[in-house]
Amino acid sequence: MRYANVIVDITHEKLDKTFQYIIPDELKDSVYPGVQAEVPFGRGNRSIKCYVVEVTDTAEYDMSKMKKIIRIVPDSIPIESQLIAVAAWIKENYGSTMNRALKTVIPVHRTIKEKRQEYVRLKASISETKSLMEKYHHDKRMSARVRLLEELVSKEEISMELLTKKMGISKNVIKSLKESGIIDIRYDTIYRTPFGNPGTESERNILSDEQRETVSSIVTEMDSPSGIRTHLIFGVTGSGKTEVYMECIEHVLSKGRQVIVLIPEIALTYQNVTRFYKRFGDKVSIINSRMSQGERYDQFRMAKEGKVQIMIGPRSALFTPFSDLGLIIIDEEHEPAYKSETVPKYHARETAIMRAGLTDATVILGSATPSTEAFYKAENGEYMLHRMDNRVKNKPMPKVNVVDLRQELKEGNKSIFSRKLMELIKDRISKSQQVILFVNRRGYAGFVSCRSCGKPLRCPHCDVSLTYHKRAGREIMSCHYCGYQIEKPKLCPVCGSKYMGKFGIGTESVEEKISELFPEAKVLRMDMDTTSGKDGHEKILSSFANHDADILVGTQMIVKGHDFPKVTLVGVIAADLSLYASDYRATERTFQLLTQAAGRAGRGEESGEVVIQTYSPEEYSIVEAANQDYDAFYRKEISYRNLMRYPPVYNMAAILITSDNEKLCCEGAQDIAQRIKKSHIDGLTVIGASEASVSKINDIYRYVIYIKHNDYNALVHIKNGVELYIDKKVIYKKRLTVQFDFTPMDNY
DNA sequence: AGCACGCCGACT
DNA sequence: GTCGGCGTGCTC
Repeated sequence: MRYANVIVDITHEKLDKTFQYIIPDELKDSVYPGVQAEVPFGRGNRSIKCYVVEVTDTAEYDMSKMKKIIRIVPDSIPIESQLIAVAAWIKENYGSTMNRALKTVIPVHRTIKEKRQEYVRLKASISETKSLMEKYHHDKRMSARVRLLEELVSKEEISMELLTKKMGISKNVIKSLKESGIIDIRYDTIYRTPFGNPGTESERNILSDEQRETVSSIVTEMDSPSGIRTHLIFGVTGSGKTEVYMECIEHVLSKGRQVIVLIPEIALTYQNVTRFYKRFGDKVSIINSRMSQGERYDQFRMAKEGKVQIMIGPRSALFTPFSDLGLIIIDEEHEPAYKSETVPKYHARETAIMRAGLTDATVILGSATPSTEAFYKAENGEYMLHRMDNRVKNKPMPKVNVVDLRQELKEGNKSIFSRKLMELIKDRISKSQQVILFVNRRGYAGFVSCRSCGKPLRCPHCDVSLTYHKRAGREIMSCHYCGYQIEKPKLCPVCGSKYMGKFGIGTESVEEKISELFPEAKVLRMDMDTTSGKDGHEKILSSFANHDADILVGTQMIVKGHDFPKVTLVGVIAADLSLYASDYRATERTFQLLTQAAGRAGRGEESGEVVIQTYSPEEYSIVEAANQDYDAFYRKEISYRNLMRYPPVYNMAAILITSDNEKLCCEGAQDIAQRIKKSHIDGLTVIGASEASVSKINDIYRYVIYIKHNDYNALVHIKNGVELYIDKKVIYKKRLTVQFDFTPMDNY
């Protein structure tokens, strides 16, 4: 017997899951993932449209209650089937349930069908209504009607939500009153254009030789039926990649096809997006993560209806339902934001290439510091590599100074700022130029520990130290993993000592110290704490761009593609902080951050200078970032990855096993690791199971197994085996959660 | 979303 | 006893 898992075409949270139906014999050849079908649904067995999502031999539901598919909706392979294929691929290659995969791929379809506000208003005249109310007044059965009508007499119009959720009036009441012609429902549909009205003229710059060459070789490949479909543009900051993108977009649009442009959320600023608006006018639409579900849906619908041809957005914009997608551009391809942090942990780069394959579309990756993955594939000829080495207006690269902080200390400088950096800041302020100070650290100031017993303050639910924040004058300790918060205790909870000390450098302490040292300078700080508001990002960036402040102190987020022409000095406070992260990507990330930070200096008329402060000036990521030499860095990094059997040379997946039961978690993880080892797959490395480096989050215990192989499909094969094994063992199925993370971005 | 079931007040 | 409004719960 064959069964079909379907998702019904009714928009309601409670129906946002798959239902299983029997495939009747006569339909067994025509039911497959992606087709639309009709099924009997609910008590009344009314006929409902649905999407077939999976076909399987296993009944996951009580057979006796299972119904049969009525029929296949004829000639219906709409755009969604492409996206279902993408979801199926994500499920297979990254580990997830089909349901979850589908939700990431077709999110809006499933949650809010349309941002359609409904309003209830009176249809009958006031006097009619009043007499009706009089009639119902003493009848307790009619209480709900009286309540509703009373409200309508005074209010004229009430939103549906208010009625059903707050006033306790059920849909039944509204329905029957509507049928008897007493009330009326008004719908309004709102399209939103988040950036207002775009300009319509197409602004065009004259391309440099290098840009023109890149465009023409990409276009040639596009037009050749057997051409290479994935391109990597390795272009230094300021080499004008965006112009190349726009030329390629133009070409694709002229063929009547559509384009998706992915930009990391953090770089999705007004400045970046306006360029596209100016060139392509109202063909462009934008998605950002701050939009509501409804707003996103509007954007997707406009794409589906062919009202826009270019969608710009973060990772999730990849799933824009264009029917004839011709090009996907991934800007800043190396950004970790392109990897999903939640299950399914898909990577936008690989998924884009997969989706592009469905419509024979082209993918263009662009970066000044390509990910080792992309560069490796480009070197192997899988992608076509395009180098753009020249800065457009022939601006010189900034001068980079590396300062050894150990030496500073030896010579008696205990401050967090080296003498070189101090001297240069002073100089820039006197010339009324701007300075960026970059604190290379995720999060904020460090942890707090007891000076007497040495114990740091820890989260009671997670295996991590709490981090220190200052909010509205209050000192708060919070956990980054579960959100646990307490006021900073006066006494050590372990030994009772009153000497609790703060450690580590954060944006806050840098801001404090710099204000002390340069009281005349205006300082702005940009980190998670100061950008929480709606346009927090944009506000701080534009205020700095207006020269409202002389010095900007911030984390990662300040180094992402924003032009500040007056910035002529970039200081990296402690370059090696990100090196201490224990994962294999730490070096790569450090190199990328430093290179990008350096790229912020001297974007205007004046040339720039960079100071990198570090405790390990001999580290190759720091040396090569200072030399601005990607190729040298790549060669060293790739030989390390090869030696350690890490991606991209080898493929790797993490299997994360979690449970609220510590013993079961440990034993289950060991058991699974044993099973994998016993499978005797040639060339497979299994590491663990061992306790995750963060061994507990929110009172859930965590174990991890790493598997490595040179063939990705071998890992997929193991994943499928493990899934099957878990599924069979009842106790595992009930008490363990197993997640897969292919090519993980960080350590577990 | 939309249907049916069961509860309960009002009317015959 | 029966009719009908109203809230609730479930849908493979």
